[in-house]
Amino acid sequence: MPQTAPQRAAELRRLIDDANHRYHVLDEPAIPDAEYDRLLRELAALEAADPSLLTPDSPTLRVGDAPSGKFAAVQHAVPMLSLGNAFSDEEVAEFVARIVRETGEDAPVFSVEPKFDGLAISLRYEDGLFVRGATRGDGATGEDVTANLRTVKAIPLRLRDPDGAGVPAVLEVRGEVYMPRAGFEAYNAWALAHGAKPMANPRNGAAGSLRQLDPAVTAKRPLAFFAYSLGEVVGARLPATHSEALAWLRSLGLPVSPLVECATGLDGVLDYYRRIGAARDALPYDIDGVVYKLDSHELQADLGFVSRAPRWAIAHKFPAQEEATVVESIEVNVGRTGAVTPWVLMQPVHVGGVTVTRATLHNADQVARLDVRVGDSVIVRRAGDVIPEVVRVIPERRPEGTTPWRMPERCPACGSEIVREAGEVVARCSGELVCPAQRVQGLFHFASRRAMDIEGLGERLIQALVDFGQVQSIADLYRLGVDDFVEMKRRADERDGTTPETVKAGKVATKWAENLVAAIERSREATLERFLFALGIEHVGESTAKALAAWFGDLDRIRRAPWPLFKRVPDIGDEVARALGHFLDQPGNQAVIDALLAAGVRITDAHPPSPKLREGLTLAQLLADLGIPKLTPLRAKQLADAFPDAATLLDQEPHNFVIAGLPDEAAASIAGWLSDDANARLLLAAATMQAELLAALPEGEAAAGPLDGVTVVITGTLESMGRDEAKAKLEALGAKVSGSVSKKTGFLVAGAEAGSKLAKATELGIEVWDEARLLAFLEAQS
DNA sequence: GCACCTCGAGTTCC
DNA sequence: CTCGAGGTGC
Repeated sequence: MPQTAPQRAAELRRLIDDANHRYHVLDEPAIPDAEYDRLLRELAALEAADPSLLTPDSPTLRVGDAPSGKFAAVQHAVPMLSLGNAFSDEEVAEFVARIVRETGEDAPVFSVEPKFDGLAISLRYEDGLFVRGATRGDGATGEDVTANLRTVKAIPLRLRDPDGAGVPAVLEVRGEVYMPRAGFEAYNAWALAHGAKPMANPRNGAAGSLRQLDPAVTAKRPLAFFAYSLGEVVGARLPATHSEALAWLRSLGLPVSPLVECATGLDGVLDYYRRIGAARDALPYDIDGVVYKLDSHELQADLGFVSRAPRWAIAHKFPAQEEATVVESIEVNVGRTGAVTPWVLMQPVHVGGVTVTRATLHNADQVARLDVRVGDSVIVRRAGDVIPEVVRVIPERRPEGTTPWRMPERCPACGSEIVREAGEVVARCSGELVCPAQRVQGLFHFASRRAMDIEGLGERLIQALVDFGQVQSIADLYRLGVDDFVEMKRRADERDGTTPETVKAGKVATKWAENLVAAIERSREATLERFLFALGIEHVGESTAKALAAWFGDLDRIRRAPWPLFKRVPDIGDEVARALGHFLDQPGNQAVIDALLAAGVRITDAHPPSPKLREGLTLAQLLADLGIPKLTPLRAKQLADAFPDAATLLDQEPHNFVIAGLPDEAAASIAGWLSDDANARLLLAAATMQAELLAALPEGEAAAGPLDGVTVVITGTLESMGRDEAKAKLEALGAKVSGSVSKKTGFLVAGAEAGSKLAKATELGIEVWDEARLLAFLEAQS
């Protein structure tokens, strides 16, 4: 009896679905690809002829819906977790020991699985039907990529019900979408042949494919999926263990990695780590480690969470991938401070997912330690999985006739002598003001986001401005107009032989230059700390600039302050104070500041000096800060008690210092020091400035902030605000926000994807706040 | 004088 | 992220 169209459509769906399941879940393909395609086309034809036959779980939908425009936000019913990381056996041992300690289980059982290098997603099934899929996002909110996920054949559009017991009313499945290596390579071969952009690595390929606005594009990408955990479940009894949950998922038709096992205790998980590590290269997909999850759900619940990471699971990462390549040349860069940094140019090599061609060698000592020479084969890895680094050379592959590398004697940019101070590690170009490389870097720093934040003023344009003599100092930037920038870019393009598209089309684009001029205009309004940081004074980074601004409050006072006064600011000592003084002593630098002010740069947040300065504004403190030999703080105090002010002190005969209680040699030392005119002037100038600061101090005490004296560290990604914003808010309450966790850290604010800092805080027993706690705290303070 | 924190500076790739 | 070195407390 011939089938009706609805019957045939149902049968086709079953056949196609079955083929998918066998291929992706059971890993035993049953029908040839051509046969599969034929079934799919037949079903599509039936559905086209009679749209009522089209069901929401039809495999024909996998070809992709119409482009959606953008992705909607999806709240995860149960947050998607991140995992703590372990990079060594010792860290794993600590993890296991903690679990043994806290659960009382001598030999805890773990469910162990590879850590797939793809994109974490969540799939939602309602009454067995795939209704929504979302990216992980920040863990709480992801992006709706349902249409794209529908095209992934490994993802069932309808759950199976193997024993007829029914499927859960709601099932959220978490897992990883990844791109198999074979598919990745095939795609790149195709891309190369068709002029499309090849993918950097399978992981980026998977991520990029899922973020396609047009699902039809995603449908053509070779994506696959493994499920590894549960989210929200309604209408089913949860298995007691994670391994049983995975078996259940597999029975519902979801692909679960065949490499999942159970392992007992530390020995068990480490054995698994080594076996998977050995098999890693032979796997058809990339993995970057293995994951250990305490198997018992009951024990998991006992252990709970730290921030967003469960305390019952950990990712044991493989060591950073290392690769060999050949050194083509060793070059040097000249930085803003004149520091000459050697780096290697290498033949391109794939390491940890990206192509690497250069790596820094830091300094001459490092080059000597490694003994890197041009022509050497070297091992490269990505430190912390990001920054390329030369690990060592392969001595047996060294060609004949190489010689050790030597620091050039002259600066490649200006020809000045390169000098290395005794005891210093860095070599510096002595060209200072004449060196174009230092000038370019100084300008680049001035314009950088954390300084004056001039968007669009990139290194290449700055290089052209300097090379063609348009800009000598940072103040010159404020004289340039749209035409100047357009002309500079034209000449730079001409010189470098790069012709932009717009010129080929016969037009000259000026919009970017207008934006740039507007950005420069905006930068005329600056806070004192940004301005000080932007000047690029040696040893004055963001943090020091902020402290200086907070304590002195006013640019004019800082410009005129003799250097010993800078030591009143916490964390500024002799070296930094003298560097500041040296900078301000240069007439050229003062002229640049004058020129900036004349160009309309305005400090928007001038304020009186900090009341916290008050107790330091004494003659005793000043004498102690001057660095007079043999004058200890105690002796400085004796002098200050004996003489009312600096002028009186200068009038004294040496024996009066002895009368004041100083030992002979200290008295002689200070008398000798004061007899130098320059020293006497410094003392008087500093005393005068102290008086000026005292007079400018506001009445009363500094307002006490709730976080005064508390050091806070922020890590991970916050969803409600940027890190900078959180930092500013905490600082407004008196906290000191620092970058590294130590014993002194008051508490750590941990956002999503917190890494080593969270681990360190846990190790040190430092209080950890999640974002909700931070928000609640900020709310309570406002 | 030493140990321990921090900060500054330079850096890679997409 | 890493290294070097400045600042500070013991």
